[in-house]
This record gives sequence, C-alpha cells and structure tokens, in this order.
Amino acid sequence: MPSHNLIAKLRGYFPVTDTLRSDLNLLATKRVTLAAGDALIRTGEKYKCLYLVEDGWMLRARYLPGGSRQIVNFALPGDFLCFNAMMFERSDFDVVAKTQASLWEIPVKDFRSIMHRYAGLAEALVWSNAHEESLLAERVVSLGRRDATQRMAHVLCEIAARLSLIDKHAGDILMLPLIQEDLADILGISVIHVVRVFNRLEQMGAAEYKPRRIILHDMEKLRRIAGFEGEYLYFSQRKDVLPPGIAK
Amino acid sequence: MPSHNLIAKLRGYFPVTDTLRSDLNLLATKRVTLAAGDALIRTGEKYKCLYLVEDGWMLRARYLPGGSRQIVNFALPGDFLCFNAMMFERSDFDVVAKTQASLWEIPVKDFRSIMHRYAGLAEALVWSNAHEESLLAERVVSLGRRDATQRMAHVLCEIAARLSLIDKHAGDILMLPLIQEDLADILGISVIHVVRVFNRLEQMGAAEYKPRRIILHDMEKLRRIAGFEGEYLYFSQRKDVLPPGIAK
DNA sequence: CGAGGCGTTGACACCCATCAACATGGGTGG
DNA sequence: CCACCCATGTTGATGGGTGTCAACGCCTCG
Repeated sequence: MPSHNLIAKLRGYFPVTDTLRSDLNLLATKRVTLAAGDALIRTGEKYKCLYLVEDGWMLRARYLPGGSRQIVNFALPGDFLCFNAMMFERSDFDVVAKTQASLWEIPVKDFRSIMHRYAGLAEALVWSNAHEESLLAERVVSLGRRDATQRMAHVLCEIAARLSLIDKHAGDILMLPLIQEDLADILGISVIHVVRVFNRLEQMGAAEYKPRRIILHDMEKLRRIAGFEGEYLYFSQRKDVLPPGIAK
Repeated sequence: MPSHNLIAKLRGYFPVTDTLRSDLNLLATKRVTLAAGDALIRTGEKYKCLYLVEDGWMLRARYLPGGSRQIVNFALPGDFLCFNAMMFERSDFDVVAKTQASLWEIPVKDFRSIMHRYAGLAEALVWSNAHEESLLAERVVSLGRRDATQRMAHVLCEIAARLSLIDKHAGDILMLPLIQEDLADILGISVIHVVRVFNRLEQMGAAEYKPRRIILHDMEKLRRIAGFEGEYLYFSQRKDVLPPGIAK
C-alpha cells in the first residue's frame, strides 16, 4: 500500500485520501529499488515516468563545468519526482539516491488523460508541487541573502520540519544520511566551511554535527539564527478553495 | 482578448490554444491595472485569486529582518502569478509591479472544479508551473555555484530568452525596467558590485549597462561566460505525453 | 594492515560587502 | 528657463566571509 507518507504530508489540507489511494492502487504498480548512489536519471537523459518516493532520500543536482555540484533540492518519502520534468524532453539535472531507496513508478503515457481521469493524483501532484516550489523559493532567499551560518540553521530547520511531517523525526537528534559535502552542495559553500559553520553553531549552543546526525541543542535558538518561518512548509487550511461538500 | 503572450510562450508544445482561449474568455473577465510600485499582494496577506500577467513586469520578493531584499523571481507577460500560493493561507512574499502592469484576475472559488472543468486552463497552469520551477532551479544553481559575473551573464541570457519567447526582444539592445538595485537583489549581490560586474562584462566585450537597457555586444560570449544552456527555457516537444489524436 | 572515505585545522588569497564620497540626470517648482 | 532635488549610477578604501590548498587524524572495510 503506497502513498502512506504522501498522505501524511498532505493530511488536513487535502481531503481526498480515498480517491488518491485508489488512483495510486491503479497506477503505482511498479516498484523501483535503488542502492545508495544509483542514479534515477542523469543529465541529458530522457524522462520516462513520474515517481513517488516511498522510502529513502533522493538528491537532484547539477554538475558544473568546473566540477562543482549544486544540489537543487532533495526528495523525502512522500515526495514526487520528475513531475515538472516530464514536460521537457531531457533532464537538466541528475537525480540520485543518497540512501537505499524505493520508489513507485507511475507510467505517464498520456499526461492529459492522467490529469482528467485521476482526480486524486492530479490534485496531489498540484499540491505537492506547490510545496516543492515553496521550498525552492525559500532556498533562493537563503542562497541570495543569508550567510553560511544562517543557511545551515535554516536547512536544518527545514529538514526537521519535513521529516516531522511524515513522522520520521522527533526529539533532539536529527538523523540524516547527508555528509558534509552534501550539506555544502545544498548551501552553496565549501566543505571546509561547513566545519567552521558547525563550530560556530556549536559554540552558540544551537546544534552540533556528528556523522550521520545532528544534535539539536536548542531548536528555538536555531530557528532564531535562521530566521525560520515554518509556515511555508505547511499548507494552511483553506476551506474556501475546496468544494463545500467535501470539507474534511 | 487575453492570453496572447501565454499562448506565444507555450506555442508548439501545448496544442490546446482553443480550449485555453475559451476557458480564459469565461474566467478572465476582470482586469487589474497597477502603477509601477503598486503591490499586488504583500507578505502576510491572504491570497485572493489567480492572476495572468497581460503586460508589465512583476517582482516577487522577500524582505528580511536586516532590511535586505531577495527577488525570488519575476513574471513577464504570459506568466501566471499566485498559482502555487493559492494553496497557502497567507503570502510569504511581496508581489509588486515594477512597471505599469495589467493583469487578468481569475477567481478561484473552488480550486478543484477549476482543474476538472477547464481543461485548457488546468493544462496551461501545469505547463507554466513546470516552466517556472525550471527557472527557479536554475536560479538556485546560479546563486549556489556561480560567481557574480556568471550570474549576471546568466540572468541576462534568461531575460533575453524569455522576452524573445513572447516576441518582446530582438537584436542587441535588451530593454528592461530594472535598475541596478533590482539586479543586485535578483543575483544576491550588492548594488555596488553590480557596477563592478558590468565593468568586467564590458571589458570582456560581452555586454554593457545603460539606464533601462543592456547593450549586448556579444551574445555568444555572454552565453559562454554564463554557461547558459537555453534548453531549460523551452519545452522540448514530447508527442508521447500528448493524446495521439490532438497532435498539433 | 593498508587504503580510502570522511572530518578537521591552519595559512593564505580572493570575492564581495560596507562605507563614504562624488557624478549624473530627469523631474519639479519657482 | 533655471535651480534644485532626489533617484540612480560610479569609484576607491577597507574589512570580513568564504574558497583553496596542504596536511593530518579517525574510522571502516577489504
């Protein structure tokens, strides 16, 4: 039974779990399993399908001529992959599994009939997409106008919040499969500077880096450093854009 | 007759101009006119509607505690505004007219019936959204891993390409209503550094800043500096995701 | 036990921000 | 028509944040 995390993510704002569930049962029949490091798709390759992450972390990144890498975003369980990208002939990014990962592959032969025939999926896609766009916009703000320490604090807040949404984080130890190089490539800084940033955060009593996990000493302080406004992660319930009969 | 620029933007990849036109005729009945500097919506306000830019430049920006600003993206004629944002209760950004602007306001009482009843609009939204997400992802790459000169070259290429798509640019003079401060806030650098960047670009024989316009001395050189791959701006035609009977 | 992936530190250099000051130019009012 | 003003653009000096390079320590795994 797929989509557990997707529904958790949208719960409360997206009252169509039944049609969504039935759509996914019809369409998400093929399971794809990736080992850590496997590519789902590489730059220049043709897109094939839509994917829904069931388990694991996926990174979407661009490799630049000089050899540097920018991680544009990452997908957690319950996130879709390659939805927007289906409009394009070829991928502009690499999508790679950071951990062992399992995905549902949703064949999209006819994009428009999907949108019309599978109401639940179509809506989940649109809502998820809004969520993703919101994360990207916030990343642009971080990269443009926050310094490295604020950026790190911000992305840690984001990860904690996103994992909490799908019940994969609680307490003051944030488990994550990223190494310092990944964090550097998310934040647009160098690996060495990641060390300095964590030294600073630790000295401030906010957070501390350990391999494969972050100790959150003071979440409130971390949020203050980041200027983190968690609202953008959660869909604020808007009854007015939903049909009157189907309120949750 | 609205949507002229929207159709130009999607032309060739989105063979539904007829239903789109009729949808817009039904729904885009109210015209909104803004003077330069007017806000369409401000941070913290409730979203009201979906908008389609008919004419003018719109900026979506975040103002940070220190007083700095980051322009997340900008909308040109034919672009939608506030689509994703409709999922959220309140805006996280300011959306402000940079020039005099006119927009079509599309009331969205029931988001889901819109998606189901107005096929043309729904598809245009999804395609436009993919376009916008692609621009945002590319901006993340720029901010993360390109220096100020490359970023400037890249955004100039982007603007030239986007304006060309809607037949608002040709030749070697790029007219744009942005002042140096706006460019700085798009690129995440300081105003003063914008001057230095243009000095460098001019010295390289690539481009030159004049108030309200950029002289493109050597577009090819500019693209090389930027590492600009224009593909992400254009939908590569994918007949396979379109229903077989309706091929353009 | 060696090798390689990962993390850490210090020295140094460069990109870019900040501040101060000045130049330009278009709009407005006298 | 001129004077002024304010927005915009430009330059130089200085400093801080961050990148690069080199070297080393730790741990895991073969």
